[in-house]
Amino acid sequence: MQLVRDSIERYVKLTDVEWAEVAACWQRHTFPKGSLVSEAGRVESRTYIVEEGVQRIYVEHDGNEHCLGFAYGNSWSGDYDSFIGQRPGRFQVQAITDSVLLGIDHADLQRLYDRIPAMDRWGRLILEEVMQGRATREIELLTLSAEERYRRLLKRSPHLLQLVSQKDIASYLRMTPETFSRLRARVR
Amino acid sequence: MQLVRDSIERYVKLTDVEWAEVAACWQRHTFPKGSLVSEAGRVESRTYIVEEGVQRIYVEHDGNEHCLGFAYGNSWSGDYDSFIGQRPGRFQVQAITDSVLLGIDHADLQRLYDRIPAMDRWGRLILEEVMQGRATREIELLTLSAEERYRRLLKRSPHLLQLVSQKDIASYLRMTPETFSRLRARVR
DNA sequence: GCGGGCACTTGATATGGATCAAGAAGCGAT
DNA sequence: ATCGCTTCTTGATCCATATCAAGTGCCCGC
Repeated sequence: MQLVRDSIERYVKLTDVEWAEVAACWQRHTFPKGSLVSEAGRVESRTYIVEEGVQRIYVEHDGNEHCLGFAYGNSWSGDYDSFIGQRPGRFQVQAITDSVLLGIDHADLQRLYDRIPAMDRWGRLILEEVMQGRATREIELLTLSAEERYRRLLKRSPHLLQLVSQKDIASYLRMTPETFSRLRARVR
Repeated sequence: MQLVRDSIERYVKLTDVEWAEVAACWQRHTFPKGSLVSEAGRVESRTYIVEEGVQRIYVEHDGNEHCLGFAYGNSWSGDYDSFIGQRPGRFQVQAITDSVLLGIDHADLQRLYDRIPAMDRWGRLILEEVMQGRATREIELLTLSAEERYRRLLKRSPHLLQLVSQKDIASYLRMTPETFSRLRARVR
């Protein structure tokens, strides 16, 4: 659970007693490649931190899948939207590789929020950071052409190309696999 | 400042003493129609709750404006992205009508967070709610055609058509004013 | 109350990226 | 190793929406 401790202590300080209480709430879960971490229509009972593996988050609509993002390397995973509101999820989260996630139950997290004020602050700061990432992505989708979005990804996250299939990246960049393939051939 | 009190007490309870401290941090600001609440490139020192008026938030890129949303009636206003990170803003926020906003300074808010634990919780809950709205919008932009986005707006927020120009709504719905105009003629 | 400039409409044309199609290459399961 | 899937590529064609263009009306400032 060292990962969880690091993630929390980046933002707030906990006493050892508090930390023990927090640690007791987290559990390790494994998801084989291809399995669903979160399923549309189901209320997500947990939120996760990625210990190992890669997952993708996407929406299904008319038989098409639209990829919203990927989770890996200490980032958050799971359908946070469903988790927060405790209502049936609209997203799916799928393990792209065998994955090990550290998860906490919604009820347990609420209890921690109630018992340890610093956890509220942690939650706030995490969300502030997430919001900033969203803003950046929103701006890019809004203002950039397909080719510019591809170039931007190449520059900012070239490692993604190693982790995920091109079709998923294409979807994440809001284009078809064909367009993505042509860009790869054409750009650089 | 009743608006502020309501907004906070929807989420957490404060003692009268705490409330007095919070209230002292908020100030009323007026923005004449057309003026900028937040300006790209500037660090936003305040965040606002709308007491009166309508504002639009948008990005400029290559001389084009892309509208991300509107603020009115007790909702949040100002460049929250710049405010949170205290870095130069990428958005602009403009008063569409004469506006009265209740604002709090970044330093003051941090002080409240430090002195009143309930405020951290309030911040967290606010952000959780904002995130859910964003998720909904993201899904709609992802999965719906221009016509479907228009129909969805008609159903969910018909009042917007009274508050804002068609060209801003068109931009918000990710289409040109021409496309929007044609949809209006064609749909229903 | 006049004039200039937006906002909106409507039509013609252009285009970025999607869709359809077919083949090649990689890979997991048996 | 072989079969069957899925991914990736490449080409041809299509289409939703943008762009360009011109005209109308109306609102706001002087």
